[in-house]
Amino acid sequence: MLAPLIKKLERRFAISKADRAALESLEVIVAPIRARNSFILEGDAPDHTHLIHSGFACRYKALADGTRLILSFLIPGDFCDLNAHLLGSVDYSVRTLSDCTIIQIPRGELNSTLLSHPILDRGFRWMSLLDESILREWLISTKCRSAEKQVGHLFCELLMRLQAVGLSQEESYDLPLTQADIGDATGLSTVHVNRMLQRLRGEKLVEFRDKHVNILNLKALTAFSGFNPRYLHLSSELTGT
Amino acid sequence: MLAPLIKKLERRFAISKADRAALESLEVIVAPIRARNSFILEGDAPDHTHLIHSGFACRYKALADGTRLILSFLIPGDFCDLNAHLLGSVDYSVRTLSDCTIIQIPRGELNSTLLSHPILDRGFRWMSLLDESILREWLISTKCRSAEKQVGHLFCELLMRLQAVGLSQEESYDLPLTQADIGDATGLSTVHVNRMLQRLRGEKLVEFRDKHVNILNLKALTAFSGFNPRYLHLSSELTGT
DNA sequence: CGTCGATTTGAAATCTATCAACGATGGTGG
DNA sequence: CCACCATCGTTGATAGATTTCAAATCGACG
Repeated sequence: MLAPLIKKLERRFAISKADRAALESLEVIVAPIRARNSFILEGDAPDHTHLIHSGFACRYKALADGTRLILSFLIPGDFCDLNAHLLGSVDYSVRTLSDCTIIQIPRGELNSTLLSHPILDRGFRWMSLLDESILREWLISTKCRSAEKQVGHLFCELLMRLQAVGLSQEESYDLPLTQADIGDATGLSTVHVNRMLQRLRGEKLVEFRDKHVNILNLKALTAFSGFNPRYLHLSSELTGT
Repeated sequence: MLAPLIKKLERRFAISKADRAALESLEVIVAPIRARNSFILEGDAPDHTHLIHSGFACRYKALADGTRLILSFLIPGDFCDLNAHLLGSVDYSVRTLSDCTIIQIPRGELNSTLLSHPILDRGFRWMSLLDESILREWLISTKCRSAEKQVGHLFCELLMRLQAVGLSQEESYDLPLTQADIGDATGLSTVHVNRMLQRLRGEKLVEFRDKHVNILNLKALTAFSGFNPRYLHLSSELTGT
């Protein structure tokens, strides 16, 4: 059940059989949720932690003027609200983009597992920092990259992240988003997203059609969009205390 | 020595005498650093944690094309690289904006203090999440707010953060930045920052002159720039596990 | 068949960047 | 004390990117 999560952790940490067993023995609730459903709202203080098992979701904030801004995409193996308990409540909302199955893990149980399994604790902190690192890169994207590069960069990031949980083919992957979703995530208007997609397609860099991304020339695309995978910290752990 | 840090923590947590004593007994190194000095570089793996004692600094990334993008402002009481050890190395650089004094705390010593003082551990995690929360708000700013609102929003945020460590007067504070710095932080050109400052001044919302911010009408400014202090999580801890 | 959501296209409006230049300031060295 | 230089703030004009508005097309689905 926790396969994507474990897969992600194993890429970077030496997870022992005991660690894995501890995770697998957690008493979780598995819930299917339909697409476009906000299952965590800003201000909530959930007593369960939510983990994506399948499907795509996003963190977002709804602004006063009705704009919805996507703060991060959540893919299988990602936690929605890992640290909510520390801040008291979440300051963003979470909603599904496609049909999803969400795993709910009781807060208290998870905490005690982490207490007795330091590697897991470390891994979970690492995931939280990864979120932050991605956030920083998005900030850079919106500020410094042209609309076209921004969209290209996003496709690169998603490829790497989906690879890490085994959800990509060679250089293509399913992406159940609309162009409007990409607009919400990049801060571009839907119309402009459309034009940028056409341009990227015309330049034989990426195609995004029928909810499927097909990267035609990965090398050229990463070069063009200034994508440097370092910020995803996906390589195995070499240093550290 | 650690006054700003303790002040910040106390606003939200019940810090006991023992906790405070533990912090104060840390063997720290105090270093004065001149303005505009990068003392942590992307890729570094410092064995000390850096805490701002006085002055202004920033996290930033230098891009290939020479652009410098500020990811966050660091004020007294803020850590520069609290979690660097978990990721192995920092993925951003840190530099002073004004003359600063920086406190260096040995990583290992800090860790053991946190292990024996759960409230502090909690507080430190909270600070790290706060960083992330501010990052999210910046992302929203650059994507959804006009240049003028963005600058106004920044002044609101800094007021609140400086208040939390006792570094503001009524509704004004010293801010040792140039207009170019504000540009690097907001992703606007220096020229445009200048015009926005003039406009904000003309509308009797804020003045920024001689390294000093004077908020003329806080209520109007927060309303105008869509500032909601919730994301700073500064109120005292009411909920939580 | 009609409808709804998603994608596509075109034209105009708006915002922000860029380029270039100027004034003010403060510090430095002669 | 003055000349010089560098940095910062200011102003104007122009160019480019992106948004907004409006409308057409397309496909899926009841």
